[in-house]
Amino acid sequence: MDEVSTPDDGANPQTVSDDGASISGSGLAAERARRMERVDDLRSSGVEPYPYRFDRSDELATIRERHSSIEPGTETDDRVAVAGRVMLARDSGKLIFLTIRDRSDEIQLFVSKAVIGDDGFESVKALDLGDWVGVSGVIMATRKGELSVKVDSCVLLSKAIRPLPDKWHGLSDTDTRFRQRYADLIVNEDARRHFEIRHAIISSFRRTLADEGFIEVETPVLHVEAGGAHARPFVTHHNTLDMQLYLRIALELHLKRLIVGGMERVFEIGRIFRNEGISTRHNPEFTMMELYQAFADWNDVMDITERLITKAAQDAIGTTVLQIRGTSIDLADPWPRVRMIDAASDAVGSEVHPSMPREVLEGIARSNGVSVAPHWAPGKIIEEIFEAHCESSIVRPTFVTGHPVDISPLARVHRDDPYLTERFELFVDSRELANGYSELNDPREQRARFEEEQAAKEAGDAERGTVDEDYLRALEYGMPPTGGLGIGMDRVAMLIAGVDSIREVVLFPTLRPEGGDQ
RNA sequence: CCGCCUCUAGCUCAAUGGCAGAGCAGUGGACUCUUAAUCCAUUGGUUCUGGGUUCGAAUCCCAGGGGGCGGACCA
Repeated sequence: MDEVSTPDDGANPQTVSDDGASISGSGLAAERARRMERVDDLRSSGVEPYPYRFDRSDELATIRERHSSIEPGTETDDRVAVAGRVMLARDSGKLIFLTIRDRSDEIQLFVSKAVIGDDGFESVKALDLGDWVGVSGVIMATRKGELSVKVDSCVLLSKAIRPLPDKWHGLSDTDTRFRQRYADLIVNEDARRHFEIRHAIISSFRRTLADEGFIEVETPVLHVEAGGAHARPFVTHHNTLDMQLYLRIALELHLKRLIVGGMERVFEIGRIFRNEGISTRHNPEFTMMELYQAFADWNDVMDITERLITKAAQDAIGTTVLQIRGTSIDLADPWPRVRMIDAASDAVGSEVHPSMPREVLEGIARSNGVSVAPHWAPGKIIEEIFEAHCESSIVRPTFVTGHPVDISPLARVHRDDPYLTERFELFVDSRELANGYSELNDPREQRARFEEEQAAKEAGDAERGTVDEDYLRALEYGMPPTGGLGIGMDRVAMLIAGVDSIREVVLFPTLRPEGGDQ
């Protein structure tokens, strides 16, 4: 960006005099001009402000671990070379204390003019907050006991041209935090922690799944038809094929093709895209983990859901106990299972069931403040009652089970009730985290369900699906009984990190583009 | 798409109709055990943008823009 910036962005003529000797003023432009001049000065004195590499002996956390019992006022013979960003500086005449930080930790640099020499001391003095440095020296502890590197050489690894945000308050403007995530990560400990937790969760999932014999696969993002969920897709275009394509809204249909192919246990952790609203719980692109297990049913899948998430919490934050809305909840406790029709019935005070006449259900819905669209089938009305009256009161992890057939076109009919499916959704803290079912594998029934979807779509329900002929062809080869699961990884990360907005666990959330040059 | 809130120095925030300020960062100076170092001095503003009301607008009004929250939409 800076390369194409306007002349007054940074190098304001008022801030650099013709002889280059003095810089007046302050503000961002003057600050950048001053630092850029420092880069030029270094180059003209033969020092490269952006060198190619640095040999580091240790990460900072390793050093802190190695010297956890160092006595105040002692010097060791442990010689190290470390690198990091200058976060704080305390200059007291012929001593300078710098705090640098790398990925693992922070450490204090003890820079004595007597040790590093006059020239070295001047170059350390000329460092700015934000610069990257590599130093070598021995490990010591100050009189107050602060673990430090007694620096005898210091090289600039990268000059920062732009000043850091406030060293104490950090960045709090959410707009800036999300647009300039790099700055957020530099100055906000919480931001770094949230993404460490997210990584730990995903890595824990991969380990658990590998241990249970699942194979990780990758399936297409570009779809000819966006199937596997009810959602509006993003539309794109392929030039050579000259055809409209959709970004995937689910992983489901390709993964089940692999079960047909005999892979037995597969999973994918991948980005999916839904062209819908943005909120604290929704980002247009988000990460879904889906798995499919041959010979399993929905009960097996609920069990693995509990294992995955409980283990992830343990791995990411060291405990399975979460604070949700002020309540301690232990994920290791069994998760309650409640039928959707029972929850909805309790909420409205009278039995609801998808076998009931549509008009009766519509009446119950309306008298409970739930408006009903003309094209909704009975099961859809029940789901709406559930969402309006039950969803928000769920705090602890709860499996809501037995969704009506008409809202579950890919799930298998319940073995004891032809109006319901063997499907569940996991809710925690009012948010849907997961969805799974015994997979429908009868190709003729699947065709009939697809045709109902298509008919509903043609009748004006834009989110409904279409008939996926290739998927039906796959099913005709025979898919073993299969349990399937989808987990919203972003929402699991929110839960375990204890944050209320999905933007706290998505590095670069979708935002409107910025207007002017920053 | 609708409602409410918000936008002031690089960052964090004051100023509520009457001279646009502080802390941090920056600059100059002092200091060989500081750690949000301290002390002295000091630079820095399109108060988001455009209109309007007023003797006078950061402040009030209108329109627009960004963001947040809630709703709508939406597994």
